Amino acid sequence: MVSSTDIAQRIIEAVLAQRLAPGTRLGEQSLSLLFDCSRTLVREALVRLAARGIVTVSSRRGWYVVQPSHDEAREAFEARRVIETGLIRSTRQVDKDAFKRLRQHLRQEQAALKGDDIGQRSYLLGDFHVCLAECLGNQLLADTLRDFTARTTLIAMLYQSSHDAVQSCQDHVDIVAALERGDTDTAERLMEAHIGQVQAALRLGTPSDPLADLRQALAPVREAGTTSIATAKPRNVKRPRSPAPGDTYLGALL
Amino acid sequence: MVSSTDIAQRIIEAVLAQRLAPGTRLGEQSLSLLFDCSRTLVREALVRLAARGIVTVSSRRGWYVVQPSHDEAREAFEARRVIETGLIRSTRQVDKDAFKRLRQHLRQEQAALKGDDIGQRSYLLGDFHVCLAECLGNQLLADTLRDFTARTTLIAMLYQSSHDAVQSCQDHVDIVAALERGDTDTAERLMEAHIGQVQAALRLGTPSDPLADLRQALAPVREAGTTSIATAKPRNVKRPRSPAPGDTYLGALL
DNA sequence: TGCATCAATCTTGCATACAAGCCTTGTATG
DNA sequence: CATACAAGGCTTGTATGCAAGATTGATGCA
Repeated sequence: MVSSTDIAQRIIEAVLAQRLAPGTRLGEQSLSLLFDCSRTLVREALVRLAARGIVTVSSRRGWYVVQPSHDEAREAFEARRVIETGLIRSTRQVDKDAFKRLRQHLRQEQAALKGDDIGQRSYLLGDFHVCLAECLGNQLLADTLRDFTARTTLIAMLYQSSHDAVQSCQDHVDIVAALERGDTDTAERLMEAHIGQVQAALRLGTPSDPLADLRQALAPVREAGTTSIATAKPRNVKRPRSPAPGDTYLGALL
Repeated sequence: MVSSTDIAQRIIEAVLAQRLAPGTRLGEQSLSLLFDCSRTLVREALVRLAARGIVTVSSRRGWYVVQPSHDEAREAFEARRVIETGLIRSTRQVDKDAFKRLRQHLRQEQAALKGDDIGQRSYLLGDFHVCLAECLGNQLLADTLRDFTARTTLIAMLYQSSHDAVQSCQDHVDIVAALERGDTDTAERLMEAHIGQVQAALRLGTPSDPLADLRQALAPVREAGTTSIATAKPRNVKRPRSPAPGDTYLGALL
């Protein structure tokens, strides 16, 4: 028996693991079939996720994973910077068990870096920040940060981040180390730099191309010396329907 | 025709105006009658508010305005402090129109202080912080702050804040003044102090008494020199049903 | 061929019906 | 007098049905 909470959680986990791309269509019926429940529960989950800024609904057209604009991307990163550095700054003392948990988390990250599960890697790198907020003793901000992290993950997907996972993990290690020796000033500075790097890795110049898959799939056979007109941007697309190549997103939730 | 958004907004506005007390029961049927719509819409609004931490649902018992615990209260104030000071700190330049809007808001606050509408006063004092976040250019944090402000408003009601509205308004004026002359350091410090004062005004010693209304209503006629036993605390009450004196909360939303 | 119109289909929006659990209260019993 | 227990009402939880809007694809026409 699934609850709407389960559904919402599965969706947000899929986002954090980059298994759900921004702009993906989330049909109520598809989901109700997938989770073997009525549309009511699915709808409830989607409404909840909409309130958290993860999905949006276009009236009588469908539900979609959000595609943050440039401005929204800027706001999301600024928000994370404000919250995470502020949380570190206002931190007085950190529990010993908290460090245990953080170190455990770092080990998981490092293990994931050796593995080949990109989703797991992405999930853990994002979850670090939530975990840190919890360890710093503020569940409310941790929850908020989970949503914001999901947002920045979507932004990274949308704007084709060239962000380096190994470097990120190293940043995390350094931050925890600084905290552990009580050097919150350094920790704060490192966090600021870390988030800045993630943000800087975005290719904000290239506004997402929702037709990328399609264009690539339909690209003509390359002939030497010819620049295919098919790789040119489409003239004008208003609110393009999600490309969703074959509804393969269903599997992303399982 | 009402939408679930309208309902949610009305409820959150009522909270910000202190017209809905923490612990107030929000029956689906009552609300559907009040807004002349089906339970579906009401439910959708409540689910959304639950995701924002304003109401909670107790399985098959009912929906209630949240009653934050001591710990949650601490977290809420810390969260606000982190976000609001951080936002000021990270501010580089503020639009000229923004100051216009802020000054306008301050005038409204001052007008409300002269009037006798406590609700309006409370609403405006809280809304200042949301307004400020918007003026500092981050809608995402502004929205987040609206929820947190609603939370702290509930906390203030629950823990019988002795907080001084005039002083608060003066704080706001000072903060805007500091910002306007570009002194963000001072602005940040003032904001920190301001939130600290609001928090300090709480009577955290007295955990709310959900039977207060009832006890007062049923208090015996005062006779000189007698200390009525009826004013003594009840021996033991587990999970007292919301006192909701006569469902008068309905009017709070209109 | 190019374009406008229209029917078919799919999607969400909303209301309603019914099921299931909790709380209250009335009653009996030690 | 206190406790145990059962019935009934009230509230939410979930599913389903139907309406309305949007998109698509077909058709007719210039």
